[in-house]
Amino acid sequence: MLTTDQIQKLLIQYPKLRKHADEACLTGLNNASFIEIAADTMMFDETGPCRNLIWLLEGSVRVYKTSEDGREVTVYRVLPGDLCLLSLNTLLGGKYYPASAKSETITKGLTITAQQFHHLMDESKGFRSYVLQALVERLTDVISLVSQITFQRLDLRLACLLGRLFERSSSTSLKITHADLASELGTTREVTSRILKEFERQQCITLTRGQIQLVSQDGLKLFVDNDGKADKKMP
Amino acid sequence: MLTTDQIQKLLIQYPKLRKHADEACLTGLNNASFIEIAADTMMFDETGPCRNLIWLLEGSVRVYKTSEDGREVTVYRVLPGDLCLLSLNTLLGGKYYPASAKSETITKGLTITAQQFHHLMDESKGFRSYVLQALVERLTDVISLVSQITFQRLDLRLACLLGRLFERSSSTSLKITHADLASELGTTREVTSRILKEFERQQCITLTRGQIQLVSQDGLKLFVDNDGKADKKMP
DNA sequence: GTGTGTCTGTAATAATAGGCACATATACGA
DNA sequence: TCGTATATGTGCCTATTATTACAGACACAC
Repeated sequence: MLTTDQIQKLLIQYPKLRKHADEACLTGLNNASFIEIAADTMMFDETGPCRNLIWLLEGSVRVYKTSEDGREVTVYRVLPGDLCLLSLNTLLGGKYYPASAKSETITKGLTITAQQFHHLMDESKGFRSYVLQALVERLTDVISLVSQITFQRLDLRLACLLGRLFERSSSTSLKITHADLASELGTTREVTSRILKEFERQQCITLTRGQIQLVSQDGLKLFVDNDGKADKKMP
Repeated sequence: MLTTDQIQKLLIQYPKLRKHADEACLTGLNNASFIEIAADTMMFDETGPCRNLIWLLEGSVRVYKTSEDGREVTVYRVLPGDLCLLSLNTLLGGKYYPASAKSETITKGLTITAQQFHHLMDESKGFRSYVLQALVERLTDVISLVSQITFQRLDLRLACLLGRLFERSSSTSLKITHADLASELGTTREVTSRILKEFERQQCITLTRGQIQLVSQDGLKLFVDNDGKADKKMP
């Protein structure tokens, strides 16, 4: 379904793909279809495209778990260049989708059917190693998440999260609510607000409605390095 | 290095393998070597066998994370029939081993080199799907661990753990110390002791040095189902 | 500018988990 | 049997996180 031109463009745009795109893989891409998903769309357990495998080109998908009382924790995010690996679970005959996934923005991608996936796995060495590497990376990521949740205090985890978010936005301001941050970490809005306020007192950030301004990256880092114990005795 | 006879035996003993052992896979097994690892051996970051991929035949390997102050949390366990998947991280060029792994008993397995691994991945469809499936299963396991750690109280998690352990031992007694249970869950010995004592008061278990006797499986299950709120108001 | 919904701040309190100190208790080898 | 190392029980205190319950602030549609 893709023209040679389109594929050439993709290869230029996504170095990750280029590295793995051998002959067989390119043939496979020929049979892929473009897909576009609106923002805030639940992507799990739906009939339709998500029974297939998606290779994300644009946008982002948040993969998360929910508790009975409505709290959430983000497990990871699927970003451009990534495969929607959990689809593999259903693809390989798993009974259920082990988490929730929701598009955060308008999201575009390539999708291939289960059949095409298996064919690609058989034929393309590049595709194989791509999938394998992605899986192993995710596994190690989630393992390190386990360790962080188990051993690190919330203020620390929040400081790290902010650090990452500022970096990703490559600016000093962040449009996000306290409730969203809470859902990232698996905690509640109030707790998040309190810790953020503390960061503001420490002159690391400034808070306005729906937005966080970075004041001192070093301050935030210091907080992380110091195990959150920066200046706690101060009046 | 394996004789046809030995391979036949393996196929009979491990149905999981049989399902995936096509022609190419069997040829690959021919080049595998037996390996035997003493109990309580650190298996990560060592030179030697663990640069390779191990397919576990006997024993068990605990994969866990440690905190700076010495606490531990078990991420998962490699059991007979499983692949030591995290080796793939180094195998695929990852910089570090993302967790610690230690044999818990005398452990036997088959080991293949990185080269043989790649060869098998290329040649054997069965091997491919085995690896893929194992990886996806691990990923979903660890994701559900994240959710449990984030949302469930310790007494609940401990009750579940005991349930699983009793089941695995297929008996009503368990040889394990409170400290070991703590390391499973990522908490401390004192906390574990206290919760266990509570379970004993609820007549779910009896405690003796180094051993836990199951008294009422239903009681334990009730505890789990009730969200740990069983009889809390009782004097 | 007014109303409405969302977002934030915060105090009081409770629930949960962790840390320390120390008393026992048990196993096991010399 | 005694000594030693390991294992457990527990009181007491602290730390951390969650819950409840509001009040106020802001944004935006009308």
